[in-house]
Amino acid sequence: MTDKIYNAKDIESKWQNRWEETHAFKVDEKAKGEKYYLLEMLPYPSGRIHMGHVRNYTIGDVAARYRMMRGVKVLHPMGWDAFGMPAENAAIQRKVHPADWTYKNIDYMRGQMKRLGFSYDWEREFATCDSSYYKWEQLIFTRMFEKGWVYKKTSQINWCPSCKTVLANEQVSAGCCWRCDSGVEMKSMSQWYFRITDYAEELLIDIDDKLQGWPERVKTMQREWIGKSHGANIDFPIEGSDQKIQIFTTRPDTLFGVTFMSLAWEHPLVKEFAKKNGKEKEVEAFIEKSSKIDHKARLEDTYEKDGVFTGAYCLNPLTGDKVPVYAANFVLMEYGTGAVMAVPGHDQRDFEFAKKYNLPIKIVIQPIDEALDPSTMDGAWEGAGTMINSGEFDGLKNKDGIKAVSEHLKKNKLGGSTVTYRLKDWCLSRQRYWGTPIPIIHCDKCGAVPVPEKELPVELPHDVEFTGVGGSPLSRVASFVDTDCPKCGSAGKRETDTMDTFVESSWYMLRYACPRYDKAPVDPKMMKYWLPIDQYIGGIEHAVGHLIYFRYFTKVMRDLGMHDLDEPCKNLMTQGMVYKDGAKMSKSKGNVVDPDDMIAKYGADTMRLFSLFAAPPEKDLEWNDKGVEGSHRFLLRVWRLVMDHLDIDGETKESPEAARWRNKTVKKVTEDIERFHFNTAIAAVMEYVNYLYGVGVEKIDRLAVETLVLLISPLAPHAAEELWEKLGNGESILGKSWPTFDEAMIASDTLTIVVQVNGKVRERLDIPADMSDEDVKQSALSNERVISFMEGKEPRKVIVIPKKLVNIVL
RNA sequence: GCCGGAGUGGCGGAAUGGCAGACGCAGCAGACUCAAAAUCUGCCGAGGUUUAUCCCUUGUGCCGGUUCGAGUCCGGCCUCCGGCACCA
Repeated sequence: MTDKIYNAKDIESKWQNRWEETHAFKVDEKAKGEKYYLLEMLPYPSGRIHMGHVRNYTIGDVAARYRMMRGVKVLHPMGWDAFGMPAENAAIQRKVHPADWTYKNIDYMRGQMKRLGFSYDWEREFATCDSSYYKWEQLIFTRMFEKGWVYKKTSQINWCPSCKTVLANEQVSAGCCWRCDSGVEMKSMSQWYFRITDYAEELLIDIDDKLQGWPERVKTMQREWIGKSHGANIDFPIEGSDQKIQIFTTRPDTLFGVTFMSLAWEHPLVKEFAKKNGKEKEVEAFIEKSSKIDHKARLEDTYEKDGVFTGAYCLNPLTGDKVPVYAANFVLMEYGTGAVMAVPGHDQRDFEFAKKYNLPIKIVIQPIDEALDPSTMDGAWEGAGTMINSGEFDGLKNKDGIKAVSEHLKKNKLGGSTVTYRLKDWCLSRQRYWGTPIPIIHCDKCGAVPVPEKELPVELPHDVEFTGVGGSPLSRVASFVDTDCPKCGSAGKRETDTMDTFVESSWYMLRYACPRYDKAPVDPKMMKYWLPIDQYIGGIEHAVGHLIYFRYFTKVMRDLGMHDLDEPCKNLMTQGMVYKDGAKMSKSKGNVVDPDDMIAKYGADTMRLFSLFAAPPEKDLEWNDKGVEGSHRFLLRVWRLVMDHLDIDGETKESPEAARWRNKTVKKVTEDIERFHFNTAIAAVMEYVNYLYGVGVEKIDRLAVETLVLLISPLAPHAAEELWEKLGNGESILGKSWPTFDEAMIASDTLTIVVQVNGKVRERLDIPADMSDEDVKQSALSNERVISFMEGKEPRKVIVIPKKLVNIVL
């Protein structure tokens, strides 16, 4: 009987077709039941699905199918994060148009996903490179522009020489480009920025208030990335001028210990001072040298710390002391005010700098049990202590001094408490073709003018030459560039940079609530219905990039009046990476396992089972070909067991033991799926199968077999559907409800109690479940083996844990 | 340097403070077979003692502590992984 053989290929395509024909995963807001929005991070359509995708999407699929079986309305969409560099590189190298390359990849990968049996509502699919999608992104941009939430400025920026485009801070990892790993250079360029720093405080506060369902690890990373620090701004008057230098410090208590001032080389006052004081030559040389320190060298600390005297002096606002102003290469223009008051007695960097340039060291914080002497110190004292040499503040604990000095400054209009964030504005422009065009027209008279809504989308022109050199490809397309100013009608030029692709993924989760809505980016009604995301699943690598951006965009769109949601996602799960032979799968290492090969060899269900069983979702997974075979073997075991029982009638002849096993297994699998412990859920089903084989073929009833099939259906949906049908059930298993369990039936008549003597297990007693604790204690104490281990001693204490254990302490 | 997370058999991994190693992989032995594969059964941390399938000791990175009882809680280290890092 060929029918008895498990033929994954035929079964899987049969059910995939069936699901498609019946629109099995189409979700209808009008149907009954509670809603659940399950989203996995979109893939980039690189050409083929890889094992990381398989794992990510299988985890999501189990969660989705399980809830569907519980009668929950699950919104489970899929689409494509489709703009990006690889498409453009393909165009440069192989003369394929990025659009053709991308849509072809999408078609192939959609097919792969269907062959994996994922329960997506394909009717909601979109690609972010569809102009019907990015049109709305352009609208959001213009609205932000009108509010002043996006702006253009010239500054030092990360530049990837290989990708030939600028990068956001979040796209630089260890000084290298996130995409191609080239060393990132610093360049001064005029770029577009989102004013994300305006939201720094809300992004920070909401981590604690609204992200209870997020992993602590991700939340910590976001807090650090935002990097709030409390301190004070202090104005230092410049000698012989009305100007002031404003500095930021977290240690206003050390203000009396300032002996010099350090400015970043880019600080506007540096050149001014040099000119005024005839120091241009030295300062220019210093700027030239400092500007060459790239991101990587800064991180690795491979450059020498140095500085140059600018010739200027400023005055300590409290003491009136005259202090020299230096430019120093370790001061960052992007943090605080780009200027630092130097306190060598109490800051290690300033200490080293002072030693190198022979600057005075002044002690203003005295530790409790040690007298500091500037002439013998070999490092700064950065710890706590009592303020000295600080005028009216002498004697204060320095912790109190921070507040006291700040208040004093404020009262005298010399500065005051402030907070600073490490988070910087998001540089969004890219000098590439394959991205959303920035909808701005530059006009000589009107400046930067947003494209009016009725003219959106600004579509990417198709006929473009891809050379890989010479700036934005769009800048060479005259028919795109030349246009009229929407405001005054005179000749204008279109912006030719495109948006960072992280912009598309910053709001797609909202669009899925209403993917075809044509009046605005989102339909507030549908948004209110589906959002926030109940469960989001993706890689940990997006902890500070995408996962901050999509929170930011949600808040921006809220403040533009498009909806009223504060946070896009309630629960986040970050899955581990897939490894093989101890290394991340990659073509260059030659350790890639292709999902297509696995489907051809074992079928999708086997691959799904293995990727769920081999490790808990949040941990890294080591691919193991033998393990895959083990998962396949398990599926065959289930298949055979069910096939041997197709004809059993519905009469229940379930023994108490069989009932216990069934209820226990349902309970365990249900609870484990709820908490994403799929590996132990599968282990529980395996145990159940082992039990059923153990009791013998003739003793198994229909209830057991059907329960088994239902339990595996979120995990191995194709095999489950086929077995369900073969068992004579007409409708799809999808319409069938998840099995329930009865706690009372899990309880057994007898229990095994562990008896310990001095904490060591010495005996196991089988007792009736309803035996009293006192009786349990007595039967333990009268047990022969137990007595022999008591060595004739009287127990000092006997601990009885009901239904579990007796510990006799001698 | 700072902040997280982890460390359990040959391997992946299980264990609300209560029998450490579920389940699987690999391995070993056996059954079936002419044989092999598949399948099924048993064993499978280390050491010792018996070799009856009994039993004992020891064992969850290291050192202490709390507890009748610690893989689990607390303190101090070590190692690995991740994040941040001249942030004033």
